[in-house]
Amino acid sequence: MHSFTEENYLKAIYKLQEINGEVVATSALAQVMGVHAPSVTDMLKRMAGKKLVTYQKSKGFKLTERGRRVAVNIIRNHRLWEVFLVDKLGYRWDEVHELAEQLEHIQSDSLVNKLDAYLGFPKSDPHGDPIPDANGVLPKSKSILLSTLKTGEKGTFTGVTDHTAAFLNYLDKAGIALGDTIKVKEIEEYDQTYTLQLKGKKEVAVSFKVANSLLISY
Amino acid sequence: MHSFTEENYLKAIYKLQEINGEVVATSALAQVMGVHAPSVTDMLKRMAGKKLVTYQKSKGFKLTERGRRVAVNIIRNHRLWEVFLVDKLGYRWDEVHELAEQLEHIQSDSLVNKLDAYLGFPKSDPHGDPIPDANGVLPKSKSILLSTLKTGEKGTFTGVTDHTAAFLNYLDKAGIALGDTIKVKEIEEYDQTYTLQLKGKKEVAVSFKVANSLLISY
DNA sequence: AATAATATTTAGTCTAATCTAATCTATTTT
DNA sequence: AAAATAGATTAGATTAGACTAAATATTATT
Repeated sequence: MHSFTEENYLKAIYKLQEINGEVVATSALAQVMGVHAPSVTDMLKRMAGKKLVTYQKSKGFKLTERGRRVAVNIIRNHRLWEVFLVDKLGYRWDEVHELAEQLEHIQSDSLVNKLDAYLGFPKSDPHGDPIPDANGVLPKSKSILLSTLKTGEKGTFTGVTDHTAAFLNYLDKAGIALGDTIKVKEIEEYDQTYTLQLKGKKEVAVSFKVANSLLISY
Repeated sequence: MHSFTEENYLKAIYKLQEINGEVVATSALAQVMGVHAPSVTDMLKRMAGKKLVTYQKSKGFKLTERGRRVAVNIIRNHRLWEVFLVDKLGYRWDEVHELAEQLEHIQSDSLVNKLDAYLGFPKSDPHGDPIPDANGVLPKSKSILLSTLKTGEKGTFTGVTDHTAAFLNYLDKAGIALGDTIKVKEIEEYDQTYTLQLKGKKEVAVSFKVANSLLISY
């Protein structure tokens, strides 16, 4: 149907649109795709021909509805495979990204739907990211960054914005796990160190950088 | 590491070597790969450069040890994924080939080994084909075609030589399943129809074409 | 508004994997 | 052994996806 490369472009555009709003720049996409700008221009012109993106010379581009559907489906595949790798095969949450990057391109609606059922229709992947349903609908999560909480406020830790293995390992070591109830006990004015009270358990002090990568729901 | 295309060529060469003996012809490979002969010559020259096959102009080619290792590993992947699809996701044995053709190219020793363990280290796939171990060693099966049995002889049905969905569906409909004990009750001289006695169960009459696609062990 | 800096596109190459048409090599058949 | 046929290779072209260097557009700064 679509080449792996096309699918990866679509996914990257989707994610950039989510963060930066509507229109995506050539250079931004080149950066995340790890290619040079002219390759992006080339590719995007081809993809515009296939009605996957709209393209206006030097004005950037965005997904068409068709492009969005493909992108969301790949994200669905990716996240369901991550659940499989962690829940069934026993991988750690910091190990599964690269494998899921491969598995997400397997072409078969039947397969991903059976996998979904086999996993018990999970709502989110091992990093807390929401899993779109078979119709491409993403459960709207209204989570906020821990760094926006004030002293005394609390919530449930439901996701991360930094998906690197280094950060995930840090959380493991610090004993902070998805689903934990977290209360902000103190914020040090001088360097914005957050002292967190973990449900019943111990206290942990984390830097602003960390507090700014944790997603909280309540 | 290797492109999907290279991997598919290696697999095809491996299978042709198994059937036809040592050396593989350009045209035979072109046929099973669904490409034209010059494409094969081109590709094989590139692959010879990578020491995956040996190549002598107009004399055919065969796998190097390195090529064989890659090919066997892909077959291992393919067959383990087939077991997963049938045992865990509930696919029928006639549905899994195309999906496994995609899944076999996922690059990760760790993944396939964990999958192997998760499936309980199966010895054969849903069609009875043996699964190579992590070192590329294939369990030697000493099975024979049902069509070589004489009246009164029996054995266990352990594999097929025809993997088409049409044939597999036929077996389902006829009530012949992997693992069944089968005894040849009668062979009609005139048209070589085999009357089979299935363990305890009923009798079935099958054509020579069918008897010639069933593998029997004892 | 003019210049400088940054971002984007065009033009021309490259590689992997394919194709067709033409040629060459090997194997049969007479 | 010569001719006919089948099979394999070479030559030249094509497509997707990438590159570098050069040219153009856009945005920011004075």
